[in-house]
Amino acid sequence: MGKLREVLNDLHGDNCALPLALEAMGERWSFMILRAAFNGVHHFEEFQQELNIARNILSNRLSKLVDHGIMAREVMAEDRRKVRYQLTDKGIELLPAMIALRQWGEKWGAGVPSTPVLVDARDEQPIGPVTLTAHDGRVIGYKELLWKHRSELQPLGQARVRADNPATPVAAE
Amino acid sequence: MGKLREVLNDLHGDNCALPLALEAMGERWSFMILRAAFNGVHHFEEFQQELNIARNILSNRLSKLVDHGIMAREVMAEDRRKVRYQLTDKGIELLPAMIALRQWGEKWGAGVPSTPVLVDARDEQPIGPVTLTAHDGRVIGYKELLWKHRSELQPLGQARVRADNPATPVAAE
DNA sequence: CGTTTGAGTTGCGAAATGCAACCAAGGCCC
DNA sequence: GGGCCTTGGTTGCATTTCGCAACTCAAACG
Repeated sequence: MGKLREVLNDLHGDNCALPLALEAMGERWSFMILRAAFNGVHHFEEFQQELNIARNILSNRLSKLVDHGIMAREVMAEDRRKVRYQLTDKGIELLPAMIALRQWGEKWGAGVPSTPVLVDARDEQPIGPVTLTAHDGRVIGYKELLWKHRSELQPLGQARVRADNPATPVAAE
Repeated sequence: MGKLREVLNDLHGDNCALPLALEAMGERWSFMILRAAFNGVHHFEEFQQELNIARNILSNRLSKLVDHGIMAREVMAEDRRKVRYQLTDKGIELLPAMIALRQWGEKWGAGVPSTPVLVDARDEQPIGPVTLTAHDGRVIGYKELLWKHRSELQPLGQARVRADNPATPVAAE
């Protein structure tokens, strides 16, 4: 009983980075813009025509992405009308999240085959599914996972097996 | 909202399941509700109080999540006032996307240590970062990746065999 | 010069969101 | 069976965001 309460308190308190991520990427067109950026789109008019998004919304979204450090805005030297929007490292690191979403949509949507596809440059084979992994890289399924409060974490190397099964909300089924 | 769906069709001949995923999860509170659900929240009032979301919006979001097959709605037998919202398999498979987002927020946000943390049930060690992997499970960085159209994919001299984890359903990508 | 192009802004109606109050069926208690 | 609480909503209305079309404005082009 106390366990669930704790978790709920943590939920209410702001110790989750998810709202932070959603503040940057939770708006309607943010992920679509990001996807276009990953596909080599760099300019306002390109985004606009590719996504068919309202110009004022695009303007606003791009500004916010820049504000959040996800894209960099640079007025081009050789033609100062042009502005180049470029993914930053921070933006590039959203790729796993985006691909995870896309793969989920692909699996559960109406069999839409997404294009283009991300491939390993080495052998040009498509990448595998985005999964959760243990600290050693083993793929872990949902049923092998528990939610733990930070204070309950064990130092590495001490594999502790509990006899009592703590009421972890997520372990159900 | 039909707007994003339209984009599916006229994306310069490109298709992508991302809009499909965003149609289900792209709205304001969807990921927060999902997170609460993963943390053991099952009832309307629990969601409402923990997320501090307007009741009509919560009602609408839960309905949509149910419509999209992400959550199941069940009137409880022992107390028929109560309704239990439960993640479906489809909903559970959003976990990698959600964790990827959260880890990104954790890394790039103001050092927020998220709690609770997902741990491997075996050794109670926190899970690793969500990454992109080659078809054989090797972790791949962004610079080792290429975007390829489906038509350009190597017919594949060496047969691509998924000898790795059969526990995780293979999403085509 | 005038024209075109790139990257936006402005104005306005439509839709989504948030807030507070209200509602109604089911259970609880005597 | 009649009050009264609980649970899971709905309704009405104000505020915010979205989408569309038209407009601006500086920089290049010719």
